[in-house]
Amino acid sequence: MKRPTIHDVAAAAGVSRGTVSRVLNGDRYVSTAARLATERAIAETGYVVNLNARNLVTQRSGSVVMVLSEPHEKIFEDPNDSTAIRTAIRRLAERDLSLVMMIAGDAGDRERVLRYVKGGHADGVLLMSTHAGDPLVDALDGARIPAVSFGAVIGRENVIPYAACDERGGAQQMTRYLVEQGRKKIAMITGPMDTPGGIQRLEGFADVLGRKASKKLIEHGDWTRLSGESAMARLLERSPDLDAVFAASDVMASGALSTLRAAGRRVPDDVALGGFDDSAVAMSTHPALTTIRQPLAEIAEETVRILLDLIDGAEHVPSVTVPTRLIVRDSA
Amino acid sequence: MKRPTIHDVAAAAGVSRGTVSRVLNGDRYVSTAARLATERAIAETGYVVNLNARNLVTQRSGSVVMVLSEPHEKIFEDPNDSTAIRTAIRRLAERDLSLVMMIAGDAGDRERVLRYVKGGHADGVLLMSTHAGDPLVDALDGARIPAVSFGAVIGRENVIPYAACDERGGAQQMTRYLVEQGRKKIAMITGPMDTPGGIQRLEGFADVLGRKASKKLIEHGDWTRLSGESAMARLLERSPDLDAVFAASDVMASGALSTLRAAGRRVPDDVALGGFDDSAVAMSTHPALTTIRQPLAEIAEETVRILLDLIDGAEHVPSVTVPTRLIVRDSA
DNA sequence: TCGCACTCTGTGAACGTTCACAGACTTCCC
DNA sequence: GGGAAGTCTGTGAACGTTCACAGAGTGCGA
Repeated sequence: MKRPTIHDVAAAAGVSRGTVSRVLNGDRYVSTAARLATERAIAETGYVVNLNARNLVTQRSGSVVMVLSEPHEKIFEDPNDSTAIRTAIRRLAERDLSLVMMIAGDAGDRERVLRYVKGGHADGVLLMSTHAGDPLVDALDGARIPAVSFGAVIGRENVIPYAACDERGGAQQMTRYLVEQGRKKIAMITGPMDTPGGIQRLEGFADVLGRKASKKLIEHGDWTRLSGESAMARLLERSPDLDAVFAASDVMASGALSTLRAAGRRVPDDVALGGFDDSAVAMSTHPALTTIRQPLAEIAEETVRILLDLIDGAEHVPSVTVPTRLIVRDSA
Repeated sequence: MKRPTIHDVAAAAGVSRGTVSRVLNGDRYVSTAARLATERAIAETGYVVNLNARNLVTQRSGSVVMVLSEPHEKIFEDPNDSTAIRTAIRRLAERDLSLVMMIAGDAGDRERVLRYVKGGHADGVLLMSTHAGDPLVDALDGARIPAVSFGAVIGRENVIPYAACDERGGAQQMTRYLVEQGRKKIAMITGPMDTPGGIQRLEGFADVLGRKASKKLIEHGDWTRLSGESAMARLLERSPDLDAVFAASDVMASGALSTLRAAGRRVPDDVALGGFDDSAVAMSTHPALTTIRQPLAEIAEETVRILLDLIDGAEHVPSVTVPTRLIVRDSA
């Protein structure tokens, strides 16, 4: 009735506990006869190792915690993000690590996460959409716990390694494309200026436009559709003659699109519109959005790889940025 | 240097290991003096209980696994789904249970999940978008492991309790609304017929239309945008005079919208279009989609509650369906 | 033939808890 | 004053592993 233990397997196989353990952990120095016998016994008894017992003695936890920062603006925003999570689960599973999800919203949550991790219940931490100035970051660093961020943590780029898309380069791609299309007065709707996407996509925009990027043509949004709508309205009021807009996310672009339509502007004829992310909404607007694709699966792969390297004892693992791609559709 | 154990706390507080344990677990029969002393010692030493040791003796795992079925069509499809996950994490955390994510794609994955769970590494299982006929379901049931599904598991409604929206009722709401708007020839684009949303939304549609729901006006999609496009094209070819379409998801509705536009039909003037889910795309199309809102947060709450009841030893916990709401926008 | 290196196996101890038990000390009632 | 009931505390054993060690067997070269 009870779950079989290593002793039961040993008895069934006619070997000792130690030999079973060796088979389980793939040690060398176990005879083929003994190996076969234990393997059969394991199958017969339906034995599964007790992770609590194992981790108790090995002093490892066998799990990695993924910390979701709250408010939780970007992550999970579109189907691609599920790719990110799935990738993480898969890669971790290959190493027999399980993924535990935690939320870091208020100070209490952060305290909980920190206790959990410092308590040795996780071998590493995967940070998602962590905000600039989040105290968890320094706490993790101070406790010398392997941590990686999915996307850079503003102000702590050298503390927590990360994998991210080339935000700046992507923004350059889009801006350059708009220029090439003959657009003369190009505006931008940025993300919040405490996120890498907010800051670096604006930088890329400015890189290409140089001094032509006047402050008048820049408005800030908060990644939401609504903020895209209102930012577009402000831009239109201030510069009615603009002929292109680069929104730092597809969702904001879709908001901008509504405002443009309401103002009687045709897209792309009167105003060209570019987005960023290549999320699901990019295909559902009319016209479909010309945008910048982030290779999220690849970013996720790299994030996990960095964490595993860190867990394996690497002292310092460099961050990674992967290139983006311009996806031309109908809006620009 | 090493992490403090219960012995260190006991020594620091001048009490015994047993007393510290009692304080930790909130037993009665511990004097205030002893309690205060241990609490101070815990704070001083920065002690955190070792879950492996605790779970080893208590024979519990302290975690719940969320099984994501692959291919992973619907879940995570829109921001609302992050609400579902977050809700689960939160409620579980209140009970000191952590959420472990696993994927059940191929047989190997399922084997892994089963071993993990049967090995006692999880106190319960949360099934996400599990398919009809998934062998994991019966395996879980056979092993008498507490399991709940987020949304019904077709064919196993009486085996695995679930929380879901009232799929059928929601479809009735939408269909009734279209009828009330004076639409005479109403078509439907369903989801896959091995999912509850596929089957039950069609049932609701048929409930309202009765014998007026001819086979000619029904097409099947697979939840994707593309399938919505092509299903719409087939409907249009067969019944060019249709004046309304109910798509079983917003994403498919957005595909249908493209096809309608390409065919020169105005929405809602010529053809009214209804969606389902009230996902992010519903707001980003033009016109914005009239749709049926699923209260995902509430569904998630109920799902977790059922699981906790089961874990607490309840024999049989009834499934829950929560009502949907018609959200009228511009497309119908 | 001896000794050394290599392969293989079993065993005791440890990991850090909880739980059951036993014992000590109060309080209170008869 | 004695006993019962209630409160509080410490201790040994157990949970199921891994690890280090010791010892036994085998093969091979000097």
